Formats: sequence, C-alpha cells, structure tokens
Amino acid sequence: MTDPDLSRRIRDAGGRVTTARLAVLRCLADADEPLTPDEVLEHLARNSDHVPDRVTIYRAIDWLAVHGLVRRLATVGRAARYEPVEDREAHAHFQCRRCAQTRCLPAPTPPLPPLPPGYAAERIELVIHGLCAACRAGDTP
Amino acid sequence: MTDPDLSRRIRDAGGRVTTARLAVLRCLADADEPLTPDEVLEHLARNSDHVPDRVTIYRAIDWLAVHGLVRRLATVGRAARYEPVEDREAHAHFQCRRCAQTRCLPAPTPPLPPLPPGYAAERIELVIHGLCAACRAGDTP
DNA sequence: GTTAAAAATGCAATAAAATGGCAAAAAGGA
DNA sequence: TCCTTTTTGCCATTTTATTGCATTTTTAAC
Ligand SMILES: [Mn+2]
Ligand SMILES: [Mn+2]
Ligand SMILES: [Zn+2]
Ligand SMILES: [Zn+2]
Repeated sequence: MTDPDLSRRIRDAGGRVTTARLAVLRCLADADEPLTPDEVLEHLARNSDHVPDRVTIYRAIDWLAVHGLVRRLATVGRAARYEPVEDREAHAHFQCRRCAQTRCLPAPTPPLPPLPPGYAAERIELVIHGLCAACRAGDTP
Repeated sequence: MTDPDLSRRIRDAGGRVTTARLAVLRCLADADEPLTPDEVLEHLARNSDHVPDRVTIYRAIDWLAVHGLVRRLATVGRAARYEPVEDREAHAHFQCRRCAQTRCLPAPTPPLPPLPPGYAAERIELVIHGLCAACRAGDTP
C-alpha cells in the first residue's frame, strides 16, 4: 500500500496525517507479522531519520486501533502486538512459545460459536500455540 | 475437586505441596472464569487467613503453569489470566472489550488448521471479542 | 519426633510495558 | 501567513511481572 493510500485512510478516519502516524502505519503495513510497539520503534530507528518518541508510538498505535486501521491481537506474551486491518481479513495466528514469534496463518477464522444470551460478538480470533520451525530445529524443547 | 485431589496433582507433578500452591490452585479451580494473579490475591485475601505475598502468588502460578496444572490464556488485556487444566478441555473464551471480563464458553476449539512446514502445534485457542450482556445493557458502547 | 537437605517464601529492589500531564511544536484551514 | 486545534516530546507515574537473597517451610531419612 502506497503512502498516499495510507495518508488517505488516516484522513478519512478524521485525524491529522502526521509523520508519526504515517510511519507507524507504514511500518505495520510493511511488516509480514504483527509487531509490538517496541518493535515498531526499532524498525523506525533503523529505517527512518526522525525517530518518534516511544510515547508517541504508543499514542499513534492507540489512535490507529481506536479508528480501526490497526488491530490489537490477543497474546500470551507481555507486550501487545498489532497488525494492520487490510483486505486480507479474519486469519489465524501462530504463537511460538519459545521465541514468542507471532505469525499470520493462511487459515481463515472459524464460524462464530453460540454465545450466552445478551452477549454480542464483534471479532473472532484463533491462536495456535506451539513451536516454530526455527525453534523446533534448535536445541531445547 | 477436593483438597487431597489437588495436593495429589501437585505432588505427582514433582513439587512440594505448600500452602500457597494449594491455595492458588484451589482458587483457580473454584473460580468459574480465568483469573489474573491479582484477582487470585484478592480472593485469598478475602477467603483465607494467611495471605501469601504477591510474589509467591506469581511463583506458584508459574510453577503450576510450567507443570501443566494451570494454563495461561491469550488476552488483549494487560494482565495475564489463568485457568485450571481439568477434564473439561479445549473450550473457547469470550473477552468483553469494555469490562475485560473473560468468560469460558461451551464451544469446543475448532480443528487445527494447516501450518507452515516445520511448525508444531500444541494448543489451539479461540477468543471471541465483543460486549458482555452487562456491558451491552449499560451505557456507552 | 528430630534432624538435615532441598525447596519455597517474604521482602526489597528492579525491570518491562504502558499511561498521564503539560508545555512546545506541528498540522490544516482561513 | 496566521490562528486554532491536534499532536508531540519529555518527565513522572502506574501497572504488571521478575530477580536476589536471607529466612522459613517442606519432606525424607533417621
Ligand atoms: Mn495477522
Ligand atoms: Mn476457560
Ligand atoms: Zn520460535
Ligand atoms: Zn463487559
């Protein structure tokens, strides 16, 4: 997705198109797996000249999440992980219990199970826990 | 599950049966939804005479998790949530985006989707995000 | 029941991840 | 360019979790 596209999505969501927001969204859109705020910061530190403050990253991600441009995933780790909301929707994720890598899977999300009365579902998430190829090839279990 | 049963499970896992471990496991087994370490502490503070230190709770939960007696769930919230590993297995969970309540659902976990080569799955988790009945009945969306 | 070794706990310090307040800076429209 | 509003940077603080170490508890052997 091109920068003008991303800018447009931010503007359409009713916010100002700032360097930080654009860079964060760009970063998440370019990544092929969900990132933590700190990972976003590292990426920007490596590939950008102006590096936003850590707090700014948090706020940019928050804003993007609240306005539906990115999504926060359920994780077993301590840090939150985010991915862009794009065409490709409703896919499962793999989480390695050793290296904490979180990877998108081709598998679509299963159908909505029945809920207790009064409950309203908005999103379904399927998380597969296990060992990634690298960690399995490596040493300890 | 009775206390002797729980003690036995701890001993069978190769650990010492301590007041703290037993109380924590008891607490999680009695709760009808997954709890955070702090919630466990609150429960024990209310229902127990000797209240273990917060760090002891963390260590007891860790030990129980490592030895397969409890399980840490994937969450969107900041605090981890744990539930006992019992007969009833492989069920989905509902997470309210407003009150952060996490509730067990009757729905079984869906079948394992295909994984990339070399990856090994160990557990599947299905998380339904939305609004619980109480929060939906309440005020703001 | 005593005793000794090993394991677990309490307490204080520290770390990791995230949030809040506020003045300065940037964005966007007039 | 100027003005208003939004966003940012910095610092302090909060929340959640972890580490180090002396003390206590557990358990098995006697
Ligand atoms: Mn994904
Ligand atoms: Mn459950
Ligand atoms: Zn891995
Ligand atoms: Zn709720």
